[in-house]
Amino acid sequence: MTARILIVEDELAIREMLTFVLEQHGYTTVAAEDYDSALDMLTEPYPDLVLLDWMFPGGSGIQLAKRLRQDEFTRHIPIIMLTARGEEEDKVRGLEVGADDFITKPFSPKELVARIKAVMRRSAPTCLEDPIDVQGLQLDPVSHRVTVGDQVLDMGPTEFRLLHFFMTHQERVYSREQLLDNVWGTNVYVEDRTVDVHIRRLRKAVTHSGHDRLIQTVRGAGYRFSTRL
Amino acid sequence: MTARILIVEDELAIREMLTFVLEQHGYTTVAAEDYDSALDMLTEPYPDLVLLDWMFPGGSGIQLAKRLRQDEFTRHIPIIMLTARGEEEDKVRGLEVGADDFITKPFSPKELVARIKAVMRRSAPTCLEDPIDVQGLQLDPVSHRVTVGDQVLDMGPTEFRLLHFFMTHQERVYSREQLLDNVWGTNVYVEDRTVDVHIRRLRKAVTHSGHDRLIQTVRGAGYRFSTRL
DNA sequence: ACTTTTATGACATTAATATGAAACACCAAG
DNA sequence: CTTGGTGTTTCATATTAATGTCATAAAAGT
Repeated sequence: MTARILIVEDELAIREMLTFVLEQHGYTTVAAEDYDSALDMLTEPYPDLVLLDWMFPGGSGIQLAKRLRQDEFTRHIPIIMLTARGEEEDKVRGLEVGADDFITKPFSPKELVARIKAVMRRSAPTCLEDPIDVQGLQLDPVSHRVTVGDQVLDMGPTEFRLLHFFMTHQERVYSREQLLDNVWGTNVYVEDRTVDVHIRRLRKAVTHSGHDRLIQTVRGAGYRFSTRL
Repeated sequence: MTARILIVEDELAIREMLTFVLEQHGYTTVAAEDYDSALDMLTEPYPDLVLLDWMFPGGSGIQLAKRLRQDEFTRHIPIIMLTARGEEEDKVRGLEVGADDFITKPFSPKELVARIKAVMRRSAPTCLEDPIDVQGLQLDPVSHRVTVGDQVLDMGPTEFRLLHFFMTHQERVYSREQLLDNVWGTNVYVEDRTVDVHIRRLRKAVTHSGHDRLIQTVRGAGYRFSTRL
């Protein structure tokens, strides 16, 4: 089980060093030297981890990190940021964006490998990316699609995440706040009532096949995804 | 359920503003302007959350945060740090000490309240309750449902709470007033007789399966939930 | 039979949710 | 830098459900 690591780093010397060290330790690597080529490499097969230089041509590391976190595909890929000494304030922003760890240059190969192992261990229970089927309503996290039979249902990213959460947490009431925490993520300041709107849009998207009955309102408590009733 | 919030802030203007905003939103507040008086206020009743200015006379915020984390009684109290813009590197240290969140001045009341809510929600213990079964009548607090076999019983929120209370307090008579206190909550101004109506509605909801016999009238005293008689 | 207490249906009031549309934020293309 | 499109959040309003109270019926106790 060789893990794939994407290296995003503009300086050739460091890039080669990283590649060498990592392959020496049995990892498979791909390298990009700028924002665009990094994006090109963020397709299948997806890397298991991204080593991201803070500053590089064609965009900052934070931009790429953001992008990774926005896409359902890449949301769970752990990110390790490479920062120069003294860029402490960047760490904060990095944390906010969702970086999993930081390595301050210069660093030793030993440290590098240790951190990579640690991060991958931490995110080990990487969500099972198996398709879910509930009464003909199928959600495939990998292809990022919701289908009923051969009909593809159209919905926004938030509705997709909401449905995904519901399908993996059935038969349980969630308050609007809990849904915000679980689907939107913590550190997000959104009105409770916004959930209603997304529930409505999700219902709309699955109404045609009659699956809207799975999304149930529990008055005074929140919402529930259930096959009963 | 008014949460107590301890405000530690040396500037009078900000302290008053915080107090005003928070009380406006239904929180109870206590305020301290320095390290020592903050410590004085960290006794029973303990605050549910501490809003902590980074820099204030008689000690730094980090010192107080550390102290809070050391004491068994205050260890779990969430802390939100107030930092001035540009003190980014402090955030890193703050995180290490165990602050739960940061708010950068200046901030809007909305953001303040949103963050407080988020932090308290996060630190709230998710007391998951087990389903209760009494003679085939099943109440599941998690899915917020009452079922008999595969039949789902429909009832309003108040009837649900009432049944939940009864099922967890069997074989004992409760007066209407006691029921109001326990199910409606204290300091609620409602007629005694209203209980009758909800008892009626609850009975109606569980009559089909014959479980209405569990809800017994005790003339002159109140009601009782019992499997006997 | 009379008094007290509870049961029940109806209804006005209040609260919660659903919904459409506007405002807003973001990103990518021009 | 502007523009257009996409997706998100908020707001205003409609709709629906729940609640508390009352009047009256029924039942229990004396």
